[in-house]
Amino acid sequence: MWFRRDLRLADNPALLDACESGPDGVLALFVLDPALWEPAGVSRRWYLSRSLAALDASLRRRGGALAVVHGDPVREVVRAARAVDASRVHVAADYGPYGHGRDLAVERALAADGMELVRTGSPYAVAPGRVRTRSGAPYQVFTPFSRAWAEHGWRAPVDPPEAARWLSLPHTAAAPEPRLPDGLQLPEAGEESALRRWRSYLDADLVDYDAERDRPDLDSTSHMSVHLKWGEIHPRTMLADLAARPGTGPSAYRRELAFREFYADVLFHRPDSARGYLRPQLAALEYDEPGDRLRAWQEGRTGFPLVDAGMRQLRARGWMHNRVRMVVASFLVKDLHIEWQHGARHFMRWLVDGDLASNMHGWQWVAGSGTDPAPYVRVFNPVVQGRRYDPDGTYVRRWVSELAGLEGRCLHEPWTCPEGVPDGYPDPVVDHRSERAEALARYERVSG
DNA sequence: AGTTCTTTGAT
DNA sequence: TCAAAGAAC
Repeated sequence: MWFRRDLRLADNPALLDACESGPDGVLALFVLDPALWEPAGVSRRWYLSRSLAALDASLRRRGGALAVVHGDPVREVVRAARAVDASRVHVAADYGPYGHGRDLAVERALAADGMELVRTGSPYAVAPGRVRTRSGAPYQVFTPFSRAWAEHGWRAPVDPPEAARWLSLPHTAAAPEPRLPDGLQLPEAGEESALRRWRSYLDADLVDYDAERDRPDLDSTSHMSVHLKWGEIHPRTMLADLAARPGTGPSAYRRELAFREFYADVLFHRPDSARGYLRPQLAALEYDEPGDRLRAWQEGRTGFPLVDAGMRQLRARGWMHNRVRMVVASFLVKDLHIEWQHGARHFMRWLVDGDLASNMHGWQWVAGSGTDPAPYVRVFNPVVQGRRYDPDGTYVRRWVSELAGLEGRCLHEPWTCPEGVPDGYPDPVVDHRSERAEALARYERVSG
């Protein structure tokens, strides 16, 4: 008996090979590993259960089966393998980009039982760890990595065959669907939803991606992060579609996919960077204890409209526009002087697209501990960012109801409004100018 | 994937 | 007087 580990269905050559070549059949196993599942919020658990239900339906239409196993992946995969009288089993597991250790452990355990694990798939277009410098070292910097990644290339997506012969196996129910908090709305799950959204994005907004990607008010980004995260679409599919379209929109979009690959690669080589500092010298930075200010940030009560709008969008949709993620992250670290891990944990609790590599390295980038050589310290000004990227205030008014009636220049700094801060909206928790100076002084102390 | 201060040159 | 460009942080 042999196994393959792969997360994808849509354009998964491993699954297709199996469909086309055997009477032996295939069982897709989705392994929920509690050790890698934390910190997982209700958004992601809800979405995953929906996504698995859709995958199950899709497999059943083709005569296949999905089993979801919980617990220790090594023990559970071996147990499921012994229970199934099939010569081939596909194992789809959310190990994430740094899960190669898990694969090796599963591989060893299967080998002890006379079974072979064949790793064929990756949730990334180029598997983490594959792109190396001439000397075989991992890339440290994004730009050279992205060049090498593009040169390495990716194999083309494959259409699923119409008639696949699958072994019919008993179905194991997916994880129970958690109850969502009131008001939390999440996107539709499943491969079909992912493809539908991607195709409509290609036709509508991709051409303007380069010009509009930083505008949360226009909401013209693709919202594909969640589908990529849960394996409902493969970047190979997206890259092939992008390659067929010239222009700045597609190439800017490809650059963002490259960032996703790069961060997965960094995490693969430095699994410790999921929790700790990528640049150890930054660990000496002086932080304040999280307390009321952390709670104000989490609940969107900082008094800075763009920050509050983003944090409320996160709680209402399990998603936040990327530009706003950078602004709220900078605010937590540079204005409130709270260590980045507190923010990263809150994001992972609420983001439906929460991906360990992208999230942690995004936060490290903001904290100055990332791969970016950052010759200067970046401090976002939430008022300037608001005026620049939400010029009419549409985004803020949509998510901050207290400011819904406010027009004009003071919207992004309501404490300067002639009538004062509107009723029910908080005064700013800090003075940005002085906290910026404080942050720079603290950074000076660790870099000097 | 930043902000702010200064200089410059056109109005 | 002020926008654009450049340097410094």
